[in-house]
Amino acid sequence: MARAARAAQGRQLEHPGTDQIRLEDVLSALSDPIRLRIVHDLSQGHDDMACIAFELPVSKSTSTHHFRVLRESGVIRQHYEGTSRMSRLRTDDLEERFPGLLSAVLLARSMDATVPGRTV
Amino acid sequence: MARAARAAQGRQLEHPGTDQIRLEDVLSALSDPIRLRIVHDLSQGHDDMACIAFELPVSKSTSTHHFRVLRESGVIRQHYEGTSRMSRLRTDDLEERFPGLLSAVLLARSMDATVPGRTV
DNA sequence: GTCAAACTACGACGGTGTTCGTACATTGAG
DNA sequence: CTCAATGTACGAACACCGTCGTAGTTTGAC
Repeated sequence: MARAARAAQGRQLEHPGTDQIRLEDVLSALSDPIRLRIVHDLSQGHDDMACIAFELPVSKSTSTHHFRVLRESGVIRQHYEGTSRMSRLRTDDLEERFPGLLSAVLLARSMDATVPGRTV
Repeated sequence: MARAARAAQGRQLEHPGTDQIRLEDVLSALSDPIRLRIVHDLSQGHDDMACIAFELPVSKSTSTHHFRVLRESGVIRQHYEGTSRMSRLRTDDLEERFPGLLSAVLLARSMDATVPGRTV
């Protein structure tokens, strides 16, 4: 990309406002095992991790896809830091929008013995 | 069907045991607006309703499909009563398996103004 | 037995989701 | 500048999901 265009766009990322987060999008985002694992890892003190640090069992393209689904559904917030894209849970926003939902899902995942591949 | 076979099968319906309910199946089942509406209606004192009583904006075949997804994921329990198939929420089973999850989802739906078609 | 009501099974269709490889963009280090 | 690291965009392949119509099953009423 040309230098002017680079400076102009500044690598912005689209996020829904807290009010725009839709329940069905959140539930759909969380119904995938890989995305559920990402959310779990983020909740376990691994906030602000680069995508590559998750060591997911999928290709880089697929990883990008899952992070985008989580971001566009309002579950995570992402920002650039050098060549890396850092991710963190939108814990407070979700608590305001859908009280108790995220914690219930995370508790549920910890109780579900059928979910493999814990990283913590 | 022959009379003998009818008596033999007795119109059984498959349900997962409480221990077999999987989080991802539940979240996936609840991420559809029509199924979310069914669950909401069932939670609003409309327990033990026949499928047709929901007046869903889809065909009967599609309705059957959605009720089966809810049943096979462990969200509802169904039993025959005459020609009707009665449905009820597995509230206690879900609370035991994934504490707080169902109530959080129902609360979230009531807070989500983007969800149309409330029947109550 | 006959008939209507409630529901299912099946196949089909279009849309969407997940996955990947390849090519490209951006950044920071040397 | 060059290069490696990180990640994206794009298209393709494949499977799955939601929807429907049609035909059939089961039940209860007559």
